[in-house]
Amino acid sequence: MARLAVALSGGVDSTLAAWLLKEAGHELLGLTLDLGSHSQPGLAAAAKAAQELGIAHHVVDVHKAFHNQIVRPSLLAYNQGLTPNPCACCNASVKIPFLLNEARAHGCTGLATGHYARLLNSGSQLFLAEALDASKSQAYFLARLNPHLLPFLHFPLGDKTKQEVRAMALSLGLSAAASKDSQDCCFVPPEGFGALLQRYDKPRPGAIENSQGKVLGSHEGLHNFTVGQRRGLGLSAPRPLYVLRLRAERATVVVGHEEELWQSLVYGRQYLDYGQPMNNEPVSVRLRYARQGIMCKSITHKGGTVALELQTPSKGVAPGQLMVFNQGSMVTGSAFIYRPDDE
RNA sequence: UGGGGCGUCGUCAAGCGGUAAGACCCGGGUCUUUGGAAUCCGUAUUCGUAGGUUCGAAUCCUACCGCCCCAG
Repeated sequence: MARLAVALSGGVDSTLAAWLLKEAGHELLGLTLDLGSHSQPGLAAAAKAAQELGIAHHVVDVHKAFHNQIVRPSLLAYNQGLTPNPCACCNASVKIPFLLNEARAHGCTGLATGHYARLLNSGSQLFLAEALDASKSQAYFLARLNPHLLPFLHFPLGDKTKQEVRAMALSLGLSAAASKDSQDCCFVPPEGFGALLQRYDKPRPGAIENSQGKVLGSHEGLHNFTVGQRRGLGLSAPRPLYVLRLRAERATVVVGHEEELWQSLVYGRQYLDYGQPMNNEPVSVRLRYARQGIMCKSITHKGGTVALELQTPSKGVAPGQLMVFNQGSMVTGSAFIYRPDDE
């Protein structure tokens, strides 16, 4: 059996993925990323998991790349009124590439991770695809991967449910079985990222206005808001107010009622094309993680941008977030949401 | 001190004689490998105080207390 690298975070998913591969007879090398400041507990958990599995383990220090390519740009994006997608960017430009490089340097033929996603063939082409358990699928966060990397990846959990994984880990007595699901952005400290932001830029306070331009109040920093947000505005009104959009130039937060949040026209840029599968499924788009795809009425490509008309309006579409296109379970492309009139 | 206005949940606030809306904040739950995001539930037996009118008052009347504005 081929020598394979497996990404070990110390959590239940990656540990069980490794176990499954080992059971299948692979010779494994566990790899863990050191992302910098809050990663010590994870490193220890990963080392323990490797020890329990009886596999070799290396730590790869990528804190510089992580910081320069993910942390800093994300914080700056927040300050520009965008809502970045650090996890998707991290998978594509830090996690997977660095792990795969390290894997190759150790003579491994590929890299396995504990993501809930699949790789499916259509015609002669390999596609990234949603996990069998669509509700837990993480293909969304992998949809910025360079398609040339797909043939070297393995997702052993793609046909498992989270429940199965946890139950197996528990019955095997793996200590990772008790680990909590990770959640929230991994680099945000408990105090919030306001403090982190101070290191690169200043918070940008400004006015809170309604869509007619009437000033209703003020806020402490644009980075505290995202489109669709309700809490944190501190304004009392006859009906709840939501953030409709963030105007970067003057750091203005525009608010309005829930019904003003729905939209059918959505624009994306930096389109990444994954190709055309053989199935004839209609194209749907996910405008955020943990939401079902929405059918597209029309899709217009122009340069690297894409203009969509949705069949059913969507609420709280936030510029900066990733849009991921599907045909059936196959991922066919992705782009970053933007508003043409913001330019 | 005269004249006017106002006192309803921690905050903003509806109510205008028929038995306390709503929002914010806060607390708790759900969701979540992006969004200090979303979502759900909870939160004043009581309306500045004391009397009075009424079957019934936060709503009307009287007094007192407090705050604000205009005069001076």
